[in-house]
This record gives sequence, C-alpha cells and structure tokens, in this order.
Amino acid sequence: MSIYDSLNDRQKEAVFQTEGPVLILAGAGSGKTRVIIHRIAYLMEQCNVNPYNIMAITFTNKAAGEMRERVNQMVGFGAESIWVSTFHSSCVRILRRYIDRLGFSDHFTIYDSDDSKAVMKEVCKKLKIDTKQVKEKTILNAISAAKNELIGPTEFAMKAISDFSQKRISDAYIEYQDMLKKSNALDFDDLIVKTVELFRSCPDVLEGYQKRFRYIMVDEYQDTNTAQFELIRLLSGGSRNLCVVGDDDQSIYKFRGANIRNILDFEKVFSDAKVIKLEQNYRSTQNILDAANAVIAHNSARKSKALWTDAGEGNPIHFKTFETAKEEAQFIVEDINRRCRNDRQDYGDFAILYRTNAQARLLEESFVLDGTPYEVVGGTNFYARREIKDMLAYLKTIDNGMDDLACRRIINVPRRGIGATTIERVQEYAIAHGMSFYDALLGASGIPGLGRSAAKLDSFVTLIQGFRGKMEYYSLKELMQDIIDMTGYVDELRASEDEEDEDRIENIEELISKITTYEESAEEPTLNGFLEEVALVADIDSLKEDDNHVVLMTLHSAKGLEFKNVYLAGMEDGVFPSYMSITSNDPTDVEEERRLAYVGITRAKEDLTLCYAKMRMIRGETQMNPVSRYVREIPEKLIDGRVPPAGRRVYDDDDDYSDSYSARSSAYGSGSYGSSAYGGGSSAYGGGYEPAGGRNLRQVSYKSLGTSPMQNAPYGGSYSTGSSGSSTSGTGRSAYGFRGLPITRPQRTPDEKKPFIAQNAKPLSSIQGLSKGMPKLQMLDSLSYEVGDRVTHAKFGEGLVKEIVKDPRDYKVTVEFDTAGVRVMYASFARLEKVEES
DNA sequence: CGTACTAGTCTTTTT
DNA sequence: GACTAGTACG
Repeated sequence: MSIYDSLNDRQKEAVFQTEGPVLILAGAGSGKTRVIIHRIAYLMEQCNVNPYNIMAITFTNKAAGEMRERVNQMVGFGAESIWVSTFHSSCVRILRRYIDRLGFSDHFTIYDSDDSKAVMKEVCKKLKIDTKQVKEKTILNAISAAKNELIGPTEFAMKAISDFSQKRISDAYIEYQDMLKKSNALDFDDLIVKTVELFRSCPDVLEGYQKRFRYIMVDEYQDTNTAQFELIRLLSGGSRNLCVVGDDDQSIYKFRGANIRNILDFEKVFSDAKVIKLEQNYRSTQNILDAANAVIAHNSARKSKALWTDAGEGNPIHFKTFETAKEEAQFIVEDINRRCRNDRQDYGDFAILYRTNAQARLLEESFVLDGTPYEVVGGTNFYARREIKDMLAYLKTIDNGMDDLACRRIINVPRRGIGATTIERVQEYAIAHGMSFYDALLGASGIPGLGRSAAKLDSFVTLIQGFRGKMEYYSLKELMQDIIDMTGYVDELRASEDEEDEDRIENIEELISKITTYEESAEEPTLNGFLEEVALVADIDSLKEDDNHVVLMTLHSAKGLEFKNVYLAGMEDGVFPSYMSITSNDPTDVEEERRLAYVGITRAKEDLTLCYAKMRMIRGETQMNPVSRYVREIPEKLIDGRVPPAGRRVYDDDDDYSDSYSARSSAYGSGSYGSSAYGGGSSAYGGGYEPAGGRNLRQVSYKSLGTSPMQNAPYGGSYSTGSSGSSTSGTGRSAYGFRGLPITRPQRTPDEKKPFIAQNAKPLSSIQGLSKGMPKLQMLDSLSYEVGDRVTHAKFGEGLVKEIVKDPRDYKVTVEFDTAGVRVMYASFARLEKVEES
C-alpha cells in the first residue's frame, strides 16, 4: 500500500513521468494539486531527488502556501528546502541577490500600480504629453503589454518609428524606465522582465540557478505570459525537466498578458513533451459538469476534453429571475439562511461569485441588514488605502533613500507647512544635480530660493535620520510605533470629526499587527523584506477558509477554489459577458469570458444557482439587460427555472416596461443570438447590436444625472424637499427612491470589532457613504409634460414622451429620443423639460 | 499655504 | 454612484 494507490491511472502517469517536458492538462476539479504534491513526494522518496533541486511556481501566495503545507504533511522531513513560491516573489528573491549586475541597488522598491501611475504622470508632464488626450493608464497599459512580451524600450522605439502615437508611448516608455531606475524602483512587470534580462546577460547566474532547479513545476500554466514563459524556459534549459500543469479552458488573464498559446503550443516548443489529460472530476455533480461542458463547448480554440464524474446527477441547476439587482441580493441572503436552517448547511459552505467588484456592494448591504456573516474578498486593496500608503511611504523613505515618490508623498504629511512650490524647487535642484530627492533635502540649506522653508525641510530630514538611527536597535513594530508617535499622524486622525478617520486609525492598527505577524513568522525579518511582502500580496491571499461565513468575490478570484454551494450573480449580457467584450470587435473577448463562466460553474460541488436581474444600476445608470448568453448555453433539461429566450425578455403582464422593451427588442431580435453566431465569426455580433447606434445595450435605461441632484439646482418647484438629515436611521421606508436604502451604520461596541467584515473588505462607512450625496426626499407634485409631448434632456437631446407610469414614489417616463434611442427614466432624476411648440 | 468645492472620469477582471 | 484631480478662494 503506497500513497500513490489513491491516484487514478492518469494521475499516476503524471506523477511518475518525472523526466523531460510534461504538459498536464488538468480539467477543473481533476485533482491537479494532488498530482503536484504527489509528484514532489515521488521525486524525493522514489527518485532520491534532493528537495533543494525542486521548484514549484504558482501565481498567488495562497496557492504557494497551501502547496508548501501539503507537501510538508506528506513528506515531512526536507520539504522546507523546496523552493515553492510565486513568479513574482521568486524573481524578487533572485533580483535581491544579483540586481547589482543590472545597475540597481539591492534595496530596490517595488512600485504598485498607483505608484506607476504617479511616475507616469510626471513623465507626461516632462514630455509635455497632454493627459487629457492620452491617459496615463493607457500609456501604462501599452508599456505593460510590451513588457509582458519582453519588448524593451529600444525595440519598442524601433517599431514605433513611423507611428506618431506609438512614438509618443515609446518616448514615455524610455522616460518611465529612466525614472524608475533613478528611484531604484521596479514595477510589477519589471520583476519578471529584469530577471529574464539578468539571465540573458549573465550566463553564470543563469547556470547557477539551472543547476539548482533540476525539477521545475508550474501551476496554472495557462495564465503565464510570454515573459514568464521565457523565464521558465531559461531556468529549465539545463535539465529540461519542466512540468507544467494547466487548463486552457480556465485561461482568464489575457488582460494581464497571459498568452494562451503557451499552453496550446507547448508541444510545438517542446517536441518531445509528454501530454497527459486529467478528465475525471472529483469535485462536482454530473449536472454541474454537464452545464460547464455545454458552455465551454461554444469556444473554438481549445484542446478538446470533457469532464466526467461518477458522483451522480445531483441537484438541477437553479435559475432565478429578479426585477432588480436588489431583489437578487435579498434573495441570495434569504436563500442561504433558509438552507442553513433547513438544509443543515453552514455559512462557510456558500460562495457568491460575480463579474465585477462593484456588484459586491449591493450584496454586502443585504448581508449587513440581515446580519448574516460574510466576507468580501478583494475590492480595494488594504495596502492601497491612503493612510496605509502614507505609513508605507515612511518606511520606504527610511529603507530606500532613492525612492523619490515615497519621500515626496510624506514630506508634508501630516502638514508641516511645506508646500508645492518648495517641493518643486527641491525637485528641480535634485534633477539638476543628478541626485535623489531625499539627498537634495539633506543639503537643503544650499538650495537657493527656499527662504524660511529650508528650516522645515531640515527638521523633516532630522526626523527621518532619527528613524534610520533607531532602526539599529528597534524592532519593526517599534519603528512603526515611533513613526506614528513622532509624526503625530494618528493624533491628527483622532482629533478629526470625520467618521471615516476612525476607520483609518483601525487600519493603521491593523498594519501594526501585520508587521508584528511578519516579524514573528519571517526567518529573518527586515524592513525591506516586509515592504516586499506587502507589495506582492494578492486579495485572495488573506482568505481564511475555516471561518464560518459566506464568501463574496469576483469570478477571477475564485479560480482554484471550490465551494459546496455557489451563486453566480448578475448573469446578464452586458454584465457577464461584459459590455466591453460584447461590443469589442475581437470575438475572442467573449470566449475569454466564457472561460470565466466555466470557471464559475465548476467552482460548485453540489449546488449551483444562477441569478438574473432585469434591472441593475451600473455606474449610476440603471440598465436593463437580457439574460446572459452563458445561461442560455446550458441545456434546459439541467435547469429548474424558466430561462427567457434569446433576444426577448419575459415580463409579467402588468409590467410597466413591456412596451418600452418591445420598442427596442428588434435590436436584439435580428438573429445575432442564433446558433450560427458563434461559428460564424466576428461579424455575427456586430449585426445584432449595430442598427440602433452603438449604445444599444443601454438603450433602455434610467439615468440619474449628477452626483447630487439637490445641488444641481432647479427642479422647477415640482419637488418638495424633505428635511431629514443624512444621519437618519434608515430602517426601511425608502426616502431615496429606487436607488436602495441607505444603511445605518451599526453601533459598534468596543469589544465587538467588525464581526463580519474582513480586514481587506471595504469598511461599512463606505457603504453608508452611499447616502452622502443623495437627495433627501423627493416627491413629485406634477409633471410639466405628458404623453405625446416633445421633451428635452440634458444629455440625450430631444425626444418624444411615449409613456408615463406612476409608481409609489415617482413617475417612470419612457422617452424615444431622436438620437439616443428609447429610454425609461425616473422623472425626478431625469431633468426633462417640455419643448414648447411654436 | 491650506481648504472646500466642483467637474470630470470611470470599471471589467489582478500579480 | 464614487472617486480623483484640479481649481478657486480664504
């Protein structure tokens, strides 16, 4: 009896094939991680491979941590010397040691996307690029895409020679890299790129690592980009013992540069590659797998495989239709509670997955109101919060005096009376003398034109130098505490009236405890090491699975996880697949999202519920979208709810919208959803959406204008304004119309510390923030127009009023605009004015 | 120099 | 609706 007996034949084959290039095509839930773990154990126990010679690469710290833990459990002795880590941290580890060969110092800073944006902003300023014409982010995206393809500034420049806008990006690219270098900083992409650069330019370094890593395994291989591929190709160049594990059907990171060809062409690059398919699924019921298989079958470029299980049919897939997204959210919470009561389920057995982070908000509100325990994964990164970035900037300034960005961020935070002009002067001086910003500060008295400010700069420098001196004998925690005390940062927050600042203090406390945890767990804790760890955390890393609460996250974050019961929220064309990919002229965009749907469906072990809301507010605009094509791709016999047919929606007889909908249904109805659409290629979508003028998906939409209608002034007396303040307890009755109720912040007692909110979740206050800019109360007396009148709208121009329906709070007005199509809007939000006939 | 307000932009998805 | 950068004003 050996540990390998529990594997099926295919899995055994994958485990025992230790030499040469191996591609393991592992379908969802096919025990891929098990295979990797067993393979490592097999290498160590049966092949006498020194664990020191084994490398396993993953994409997230969470995956790396789990892998390490499971290997530890299985082989025990020796597992700690296996190199298990993410692409990014592997590269950092290598670069810390050898980056001097590339002219950087080993204390380099890692810039996150905010930092990159700040640098790019400066680049644009310097190059006189109008950021209104070309956004920083656009340039950064182009640079990132180039880096992912290992195209350096020089090569980029040569390609860009004839194209004006490319030339501009090329110039920015060069300048951007220059600035990073001056700050001794690398961005995310650089971590990979510079490592490849290092290996290419220093054969001795590469050879050292090739000798060390004789067996390399790469998890989630379908997510690798060209640079990452090159990295592992180089690393495995000596032994050629490269085993990659992935599923082309789960490739969902194209936007991040993932190159699906890496997996599809693996056998071409490594002609002697052994390919092993794992198709038996140990996770889900047959119904769930059938649904997943049916959906993914609509994609063209894929390696054929079909998941199967011997687990039995299981429950049908539930499909639910709701009037609004709010009802969807309420249903999900109620359904989960019902099943916890009647069905012996635990909260921890449930996950809600959605396409965009913004969808979490409404769900979160329902959970809060209901008191159901939950956790939101992702959204705003904890480390991206202002107060945390401030604290980190102090640490960075202390750690790396060349990090100009960090230094400038905190030089006047908290306020020290150092203004923009002074900073500008110092910066100019630093550039002129080829020194870093901080070095310029050190000699501030010698900088001309600073006047009285020089003294303030001096005391800032003294402060930082003081911290640097204390580092000698302080722990990191003490250092952080000292920074807080000496700068008075928290004192200032404490003095503030703003409720949000309370959360900020809590976040800083949270940071301190993270520092403490780091110091306790790291082998050799250093300031630099902490900053590095912080720079490379992913949202999903912090998810603890043993807590008993419902988990909410994006479909992307859910990859690699599994849950007993899964709800997929927002199954609407325009949400999922997103509006962007539907209107994109690249048909593979919709396929990419179909893979995301496949990922979502296959997360469920026993029960899957698909939710569709007829109406949903996105970016302050209420959209009405048809049911997601991915739902319709699931055979009806697997589903227990009625799915509206293609191009039409089913409404109740008394539904107010049926007219307005039929007015536009022709836009959808022209056959673009027909079965031929997928096989037929790219033009199929265009035909269906184009006729009504490009924005069709949002044709029928409520539009609320402005952030605060109350301030936007004249409603022409047809509204009476309520007097309730913004802190009214929102127990139910809607004062805010259809936008949803404001949520009262639960009173927090000292010992009750945010019971349901994860550290990285948005604070409750941000939900409550919803109510901040809201109109207090809006009652309508009468309208100045009626059906048949011509009206004008601030944004959509003139149109004809087709219908007016009164509901409890407001009038819904359907207008057929001359250019903007048919829209339904609430009268109190749309400032419609009658056009007087002459 | 600091604050308060306003206008503009945005959203897929993330290491 | 939410956030942010920019600007006008004290």
